[in-house]
Amino acid sequence: MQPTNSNPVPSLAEARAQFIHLWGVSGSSWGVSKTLAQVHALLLVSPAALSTEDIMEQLTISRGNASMTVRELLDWGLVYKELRPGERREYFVAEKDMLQVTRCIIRARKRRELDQMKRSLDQLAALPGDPADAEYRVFHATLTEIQQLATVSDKLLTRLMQAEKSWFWNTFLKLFM
Amino acid sequence: MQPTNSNPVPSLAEARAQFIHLWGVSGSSWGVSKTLAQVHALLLVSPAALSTEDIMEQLTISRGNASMTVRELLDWGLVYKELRPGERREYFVAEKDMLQVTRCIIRARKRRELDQMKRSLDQLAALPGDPADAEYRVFHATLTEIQQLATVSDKLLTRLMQAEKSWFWNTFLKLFM
DNA sequence: CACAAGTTTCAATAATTATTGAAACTTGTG
DNA sequence: CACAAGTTTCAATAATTATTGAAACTTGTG
Repeated sequence: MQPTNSNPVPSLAEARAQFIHLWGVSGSSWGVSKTLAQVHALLLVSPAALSTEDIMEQLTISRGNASMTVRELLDWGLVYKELRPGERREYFVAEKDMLQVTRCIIRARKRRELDQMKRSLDQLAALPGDPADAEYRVFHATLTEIQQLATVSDKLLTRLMQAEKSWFWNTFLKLFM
Repeated sequence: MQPTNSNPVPSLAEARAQFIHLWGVSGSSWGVSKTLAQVHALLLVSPAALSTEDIMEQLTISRGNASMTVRELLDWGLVYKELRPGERREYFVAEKDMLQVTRCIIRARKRRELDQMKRSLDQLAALPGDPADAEYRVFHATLTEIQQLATVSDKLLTRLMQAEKSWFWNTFLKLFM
């Protein structure tokens, strides 16, 4: 990578670096750590599998950080281990099918943001009260609406996760847009 | 609020406090500040409009924090000003229609998370390259897929934002679930 | 215009979250 | 079992983000 070249057409290496940076920024606006997003981006644009060592080097992050981040990506299902016979070192490849990637991300975010909330809401909504009391009425109405909404969102997301490629691109897209 | 009562049925005040707490926690897992979510929750369950003073007091936050948070909620469109003739002080009410609330939230998050990203992607995807090069092929394929996905998400979200109450609850929900 | 009653701004600080890096651990091999 | 080649953990630290609170500002009224 020679950033000294101020050519109007950036080199592939520059473009890749920009993509990794972009994905990192987007990641933060999303609630995942910048590093997680960057490691993911790096693996997405790497044709070959990379080792922890490669990742550390290319993103200049510490070994600990690389190790934990890769583990989290494996956890999300966004990255696979690739073991090479006779080698001790582990290599990692990203899931390249973006529909699959989307499913993983929806699944993880739904679990983190929605499912947890639904549980708490159910408890609160069960609270009995005096319907003559304005405070109670507003509280109860708000809670009920939020619950309904959470239920619909849940169903929508679940449906999207199950979506087949064909359904997603054809039925869904063409019928509804 | 007397938290000394260990009655199995919590009082309304306790339930409201729990709700505000819950919304605050959910808010953080979402990427908005805890305070923002809590002020929103407080206003959602308050039948009457509240002043900055009321909010500061009920959530024990500073004046500056309350002021900035309320301004941000106005910005999102989640809260309205209520001016009372002859009074200097400003009061605030939350938008109570949760479908409307959802629209506001989708709009804000889409702007923050998606639109920004699309702009950067378009730039990167325009990059020409050598199709014989594996690095380039993988890079280009990934970018194209992400762009398609971003476009579909954009359309889906836009559609959801325009959704009428009836469409949302009937057509959409019943046809697709 | 001076004052009262409020609101907003923003530098300093507190709280939270991410990262490092060295030590502990794991695992395959002679 | 000792060692080499790796991986993981986690306390300390750095970086980031949210909050405070006092000073500056705004606005309506006598």
